[in-house]
Amino acid sequence: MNDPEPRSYGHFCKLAKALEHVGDRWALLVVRDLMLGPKRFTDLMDCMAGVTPKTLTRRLRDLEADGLVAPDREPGRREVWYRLTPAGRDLQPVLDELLLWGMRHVAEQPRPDEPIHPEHVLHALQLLLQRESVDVGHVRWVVRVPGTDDYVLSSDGTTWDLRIDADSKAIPDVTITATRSALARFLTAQGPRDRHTEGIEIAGKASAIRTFLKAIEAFPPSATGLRAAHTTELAGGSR
Amino acid sequence: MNDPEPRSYGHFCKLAKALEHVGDRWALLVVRDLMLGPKRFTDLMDCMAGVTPKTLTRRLRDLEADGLVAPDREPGRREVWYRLTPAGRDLQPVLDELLLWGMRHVAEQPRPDEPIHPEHVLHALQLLLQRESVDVGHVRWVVRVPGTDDYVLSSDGTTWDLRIDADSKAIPDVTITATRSALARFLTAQGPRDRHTEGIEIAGKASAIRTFLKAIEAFPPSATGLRAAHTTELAGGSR
DNA sequence: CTGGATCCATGATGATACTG
DNA sequence: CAGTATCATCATGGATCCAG
Repeated sequence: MNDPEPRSYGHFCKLAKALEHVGDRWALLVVRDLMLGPKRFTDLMDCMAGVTPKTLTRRLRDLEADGLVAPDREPGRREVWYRLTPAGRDLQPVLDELLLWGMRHVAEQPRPDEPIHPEHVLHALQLLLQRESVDVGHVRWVVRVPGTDDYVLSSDGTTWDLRIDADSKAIPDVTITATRSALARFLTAQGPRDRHTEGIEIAGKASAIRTFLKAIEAFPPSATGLRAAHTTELAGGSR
Repeated sequence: MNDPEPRSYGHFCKLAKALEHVGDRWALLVVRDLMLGPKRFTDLMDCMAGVTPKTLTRRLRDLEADGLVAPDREPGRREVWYRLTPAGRDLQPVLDELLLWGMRHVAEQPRPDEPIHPEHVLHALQLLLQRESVDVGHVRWVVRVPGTDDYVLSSDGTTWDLRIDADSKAIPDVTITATRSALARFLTAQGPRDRHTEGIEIAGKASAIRTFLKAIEAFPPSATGLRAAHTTELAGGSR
């Protein structure tokens, strides 16, 4: 007669409890898109193409109630900036493992009409460089895509870091300027890249550009490359 | 007109693609419960308390179509044994991170009527011992709960392993016999444990039992205790 | 008994339009 | 900019039934 938690699994299992918080549709994508920093409602609507405002509102309220997301509302300002709480930011390892799994096992080619967001592509690249321990010393690459923020992907030789380019004062080793689709084509191309791909402009010292091109050869991973001995039984089937 | 992938997110992002495969309700719980080995439909119905046969069937078919689960149907045998494919087994890191996140951040106390399955509790224990690098040398503990399989939790000093006890020939250092609820109470109790808890019987050499009790002191983790391990992954999220 | 299928109710999500 | 309102659709839950 009591139905206190209709959406709960009711399992004595912290994994099930975790899924009660982040298992709803769109929930982890909200966390993904807030991982690089706070965003407004409409920023999220843009990143998460296809979500309806009703669903996004519902997700944000749920995540807020669960303590993963917090809104910053300042009086006298229309915008609401949503940011991750520490608990939300702590989902990073989960997102990383899911993304790595997707890179390993999702064979489906992207559809031509899929909206491309540089931060998604760049996060995949950053994570792979980190996981593969690609070491090219201390580098700083800036990616500039018209219509979005600039991004800086950098490494100190040990850790790879991706962030929105706030302090443009630091001089990058390489600056990549590209349209969204050109960036996606360039980074996800198989095999060696043509330095002069259409829609891409790469600026910097010749040696730094060579380092950049060499480093990103690891991306995207071949299905067998990221973790050996995976006889892929994946039927890329649509249903 | 055409709506080829109605449940797809349509994002150019492998993380979103991954969620299209494992983001449906119950999907990751199916994977969780197949992680220790193949199970029949009714075994899964038992482990995943609360799922309806219709939903479980749907999940199994979807996971099968996506190449994560495969059914073993042998002619002349009634049972269907569902097992993970390599791609499904490769979700282990995702499940682990989700479980760790749940142990860190889900404060809700279990409800008294939640069905308890030893393998869920023991998986949490095994994962924590592994993550915390608890080293008590070469040990082999058997957990015996009436009404379920026996489980063996063992370590070679480096790696912790949990499996269903198939080869009962190997002699355990410690044998824990308990009811489901007593096991859950005992393992998830805060602070030092009483060796003579009601419903629990611990057998073995006194030294081995002391080792066991000492090792499991790390469980369950305090919210702050587990955090330090993987904060190497880009701690700064603010811009 | 296992491994489902069927019917129905309901809640979650999607599409579209509109508002403070 | 940040949502609401309304309506339609789909996925899930509850209960029951059925075939090998």
